[in-house]
Amino acid sequence: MVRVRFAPSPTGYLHIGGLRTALYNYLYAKQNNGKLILRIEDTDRTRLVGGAVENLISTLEWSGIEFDEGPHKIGELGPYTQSERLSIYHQHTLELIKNGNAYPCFYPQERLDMIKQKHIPSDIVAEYDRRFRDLNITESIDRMANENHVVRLKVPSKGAISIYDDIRGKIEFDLSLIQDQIIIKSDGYPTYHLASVIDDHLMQISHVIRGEEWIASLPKHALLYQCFDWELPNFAHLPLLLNQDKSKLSKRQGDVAVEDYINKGFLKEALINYVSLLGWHGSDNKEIYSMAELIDCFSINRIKSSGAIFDVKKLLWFNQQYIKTCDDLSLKILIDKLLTQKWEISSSMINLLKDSVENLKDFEKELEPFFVFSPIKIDIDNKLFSQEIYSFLMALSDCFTEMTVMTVDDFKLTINNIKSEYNVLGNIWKPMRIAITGKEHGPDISQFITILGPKECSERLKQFLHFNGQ
RNA sequence: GGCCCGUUCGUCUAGUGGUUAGGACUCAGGGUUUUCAUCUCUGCAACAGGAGUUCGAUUCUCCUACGGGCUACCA
Repeated sequence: MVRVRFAPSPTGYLHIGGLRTALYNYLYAKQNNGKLILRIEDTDRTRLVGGAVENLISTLEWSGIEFDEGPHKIGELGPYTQSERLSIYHQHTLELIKNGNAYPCFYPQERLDMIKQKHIPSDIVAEYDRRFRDLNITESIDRMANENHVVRLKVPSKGAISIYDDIRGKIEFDLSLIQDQIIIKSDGYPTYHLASVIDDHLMQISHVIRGEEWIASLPKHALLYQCFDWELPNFAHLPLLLNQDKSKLSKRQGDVAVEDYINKGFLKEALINYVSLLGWHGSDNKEIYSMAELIDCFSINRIKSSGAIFDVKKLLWFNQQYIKTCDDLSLKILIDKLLTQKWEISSSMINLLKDSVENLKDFEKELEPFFVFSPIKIDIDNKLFSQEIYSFLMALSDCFTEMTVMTVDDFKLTINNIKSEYNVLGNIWKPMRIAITGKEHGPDISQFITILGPKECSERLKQFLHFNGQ
């Protein structure tokens, strides 16, 4: 049974790298008829952000990644929030202490402050840390009841540990280089290492798929599994998502929160598709993948081991592709949510515009000419606007007043009639566009006029002609 | 500094002991279109370096360089 988890800490928002991690876990679970678990890692009490969990869940829901178990779902191996599992960690820690695999470390706060302030080299600090390592176990446990302490893992001072990673193969670590890691902090909360190992085991996680930044902690985790005499899960450490300068993708250098991209008007399909290809690729040249296709094609052994720069330009291209193929009504619903103006937009407007935008936000300015009009002042010497063009526009305005509805064919017939009647030779398209939309560029003008309707067009033409002294 | 991970066009990537090293984005230039865009065509552009193994290495091994991650009572 495949059981995987996504285990974010609730520090405010869903990171784009987190989205990819969640996605890969989801794909793997779905593909293998397994389960995806959401676990909240909130053991750092100093970094709690209000509403972060709700925000995380709603963003994940937006993306289409569904969980089988989690704080918002029913599950048998919960609770799925680490702060609600304290007794479990304490119980296991006590076991570790009794077995001699961990020990409490009692030093006064002043000593800690001193170490911090004086920048004592870390190897000296480590030396000092071991003072309590071989204290009598019963005595240690007794003192824990009354004294401030942390609990440290007793890391063997020699030997090596070798762990297999599904993406990178065998990785070896020299144990003598690893400090006696703190597993319970002085506030009684576990550190990540302890909590994640216990939870992964108790929640029966079969594959740990997480970011590469955890590789350095792998030996500590593996050691914990050994101490508990638990079987190791499979590990797959995903390559990092990078800034333009190849450093770990961070807030400093652009948007990293999924909600930023939602607000900018990206479709979930585009974000998911783009992010899926950052570190993974099928064996062919296919690039457009639906979620269903991803579930079908995804495989851990095709994940790359090198980092990937997050390139917004390519994401925009994906977004464009998905907008173009999205149906008008669905787009309308999405656009309505993002619109800052109270415009009554129609499906036909969206249909007309959807080839010319890169994100949903762009619709707002493309839509503007439908709702906002101010006539443009034309220079006397503008060659586009000859007297015969003005006459043409006047005649067009008159025709429009007599019409109530109009198709594109009606419109074309109308202008052809006027053209021949007035013997207009010049280019009518550009002047018409400028007169009616007030813009130089825009979507197909025939369709624009048809959607706007003859009445409004006539009104705008009159305003334009009047404004230019005709 | 130490440990660990990595290195194919600017970017995302495919790929193989013998290929004209493929695709996509970007960029440049054509074409289509009543404008912009879409669409389409063409072009630019890569195996980090050095040894070794081999008849032959981008591909296998080692070294170097470079990049990154970790080195917290953060995750």
